[in-house]
Amino acid sequence: MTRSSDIEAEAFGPHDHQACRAQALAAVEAACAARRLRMTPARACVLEALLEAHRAMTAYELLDRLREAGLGSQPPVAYRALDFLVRNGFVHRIERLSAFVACTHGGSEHVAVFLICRGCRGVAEAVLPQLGAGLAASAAGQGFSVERMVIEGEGLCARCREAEAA
Amino acid sequence: MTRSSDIEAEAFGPHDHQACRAQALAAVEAACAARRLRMTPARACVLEALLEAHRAMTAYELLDRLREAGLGSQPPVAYRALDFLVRNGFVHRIERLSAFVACTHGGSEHVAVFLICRGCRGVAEAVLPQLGAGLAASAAGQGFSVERMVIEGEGLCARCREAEAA
DNA sequence: GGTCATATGTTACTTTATAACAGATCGTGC
DNA sequence: GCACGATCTGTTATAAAGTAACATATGACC
Repeated sequence: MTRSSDIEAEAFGPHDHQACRAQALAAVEAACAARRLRMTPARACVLEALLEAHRAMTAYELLDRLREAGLGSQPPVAYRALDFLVRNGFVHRIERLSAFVACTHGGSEHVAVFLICRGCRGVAEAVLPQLGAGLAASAAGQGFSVERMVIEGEGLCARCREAEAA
Repeated sequence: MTRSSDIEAEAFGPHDHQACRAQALAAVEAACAARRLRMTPARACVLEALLEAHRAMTAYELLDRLREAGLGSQPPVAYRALDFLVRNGFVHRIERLSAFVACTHGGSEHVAVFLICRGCRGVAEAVLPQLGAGLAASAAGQGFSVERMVIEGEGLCARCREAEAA
């Protein structure tokens, strides 16, 4: 387990991807069991594709996977699976990309910060509890109740910056 | 001039809208003069519609205004005007809504925080310099260079929360 | 007044997302 | 076991958001 109080860009560096995938999958399975959620074939297919890719994928890219797996070929199939996964905190929607990425922080509710590389489309997720809380409190002081927070930084990861310079 | 180190939800409360509009317009005009930018009829129409509405509007809503004004009826007309206004910091894109809102902080580059009311679609903008800088620095520590930062809180303003409770 | 950069007009198209409704399946209580 | 309500799936159709490409026009500057 890495520190989560600072931004980690592991997604952009070498890491034990097999392990991070297995761990995320186990966390989701445990959450489904605990909360009586149904991890159906279509939902599992979408989640696995995202864990495998470790980058943001669009609904239509995911629909291709579903089609290949014989699990449906129309947009609502993908959007419904994504809706379930996002609602339950297993996947995050990246607004900036109109795309989706698997959550690497275990599925409970949390405010996440995303670093999005415009080169490789990789996405690093960090959880900065004090940040979300501070913003929500500041907004509440004005009578505004924040229900959802989107924090996304777009730029270049170290590798892509080198590649672009070359 | 209000404090900009904390979130202001003026957009959701009573304020001198006429003055805030005029002030924003003057700032944009000054910036155009200083930077040799061309404020053409289509661009002005879009900006004025946004200043007038004081809420997020989609590209197609703005295109309707352009059409009414006889300034074009095809999507690229609206998108080009918006591209100019966003590039120059006069308008912000609200990712969460795929929509646009006039900037209330004078057009220079800045990291803005938006509070988006899902009831009335009103948008309050705040500038929290230390926040953007902190995030960028944290990311830079990981070799990631942030070029653009998106911070959006979605929820309910005081008025809409009351209306919903009723 | 030529010319280069910028802005406009238009056609056609891609990508992203949802509404609506019929049918299948699951879990629960009897 | 089976009726039931809730949830999930399959499908058609369409809405909404955004862009590529190319021709034409306008402005700024020498």
